[in-house]
Amino acid sequence: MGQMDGGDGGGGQPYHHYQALLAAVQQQNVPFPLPFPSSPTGSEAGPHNYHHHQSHSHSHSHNAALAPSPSPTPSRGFADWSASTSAFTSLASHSSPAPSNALHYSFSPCYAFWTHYMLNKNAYPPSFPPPPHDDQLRLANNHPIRDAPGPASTYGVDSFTSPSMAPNICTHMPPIEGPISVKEEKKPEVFPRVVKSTDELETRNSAVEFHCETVGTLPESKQGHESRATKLLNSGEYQVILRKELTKSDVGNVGRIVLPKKDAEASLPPLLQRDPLILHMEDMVLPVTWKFKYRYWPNNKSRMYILDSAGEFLKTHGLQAGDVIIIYKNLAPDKFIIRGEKAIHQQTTNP
DNA sequence: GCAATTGCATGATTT
DNA sequence: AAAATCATGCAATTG
Repeated sequence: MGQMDGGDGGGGQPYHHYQALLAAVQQQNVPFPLPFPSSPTGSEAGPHNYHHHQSHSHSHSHNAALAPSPSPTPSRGFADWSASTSAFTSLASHSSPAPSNALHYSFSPCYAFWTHYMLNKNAYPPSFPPPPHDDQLRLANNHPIRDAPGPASTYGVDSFTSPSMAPNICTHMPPIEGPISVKEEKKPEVFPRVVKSTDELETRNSAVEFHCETVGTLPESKQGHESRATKLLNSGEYQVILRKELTKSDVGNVGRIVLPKKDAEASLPPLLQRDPLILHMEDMVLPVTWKFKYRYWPNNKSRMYILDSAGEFLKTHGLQAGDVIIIYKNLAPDKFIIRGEKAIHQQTTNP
């Protein structure tokens, strides 16, 4: 089984596609709709798709990344869990020459803001009313956001709070809306991890390169797709469930990340057996859904939780020791979004 | 047999 | 101080 780090992956063109897109996204000023809970719904996205069954159905996958897949088909005896919409909320909603209330700002601080928001749900910026579901969600999750022991302010938070990115910018963000078409397609897929759609990628890539095409210029399915992702993000139902500062061994060439036990057990699907679960996690920045193998090792009297097959993700985002991954979860449909965040280095003259 | 993966043990660190 | 957690190296396994 190919591993992401092999880098070739048969078809052979993995990274530079993502990285080009990533670079484009980071360089362009992309309007990024914040996930504020403008619509309280967004939980009808299908049944609790929490599969522990092990089937052997198995066909070739393509475009699996971007197709919503509430019932992914496990293969190779691994349970498959949860699914996908592009987190690349895009480019879509406000694209035409920015009206006065549609601000364009750099992508990065904006999602840093989201992190800030998610990590500090109890501390809304003055301009923001609390999301309606907040308490309920926190209770439901039984996982207080702020109990994270680590230096939660080291990364995303500070990255937002210090610069001039003011919260009020976001108050001007128009509510995201649009046709929502939830497609419950079965997506055949083969095990290993990363699903990606070259077509989609190119489309998105073009969108970026051409200064954010409007959603109307995209194929219909993509409109629906983006709208759905947008809706999910806007629903405010995504919570930070896990945050990990990457270590040297996490970013080594094996492509596996040790997850904090507490968070893994609290928020990721339970691993009842040794069999890995396949977790689909949308990339927050790229139009990609990653497939990770989530599993554990027995360790003394305990367990170590591992997110495997993460090499390509790490590589694509250029993550190194000290950088951070953050996993978000949407409570209702059990969807995840993952994001890698570079550590913020003080501006020093070259190392 | 080699390289890539996976499984495990151990020591360091944290709680 | 003891227990728990985790980073990491290496052995075992697999392709």
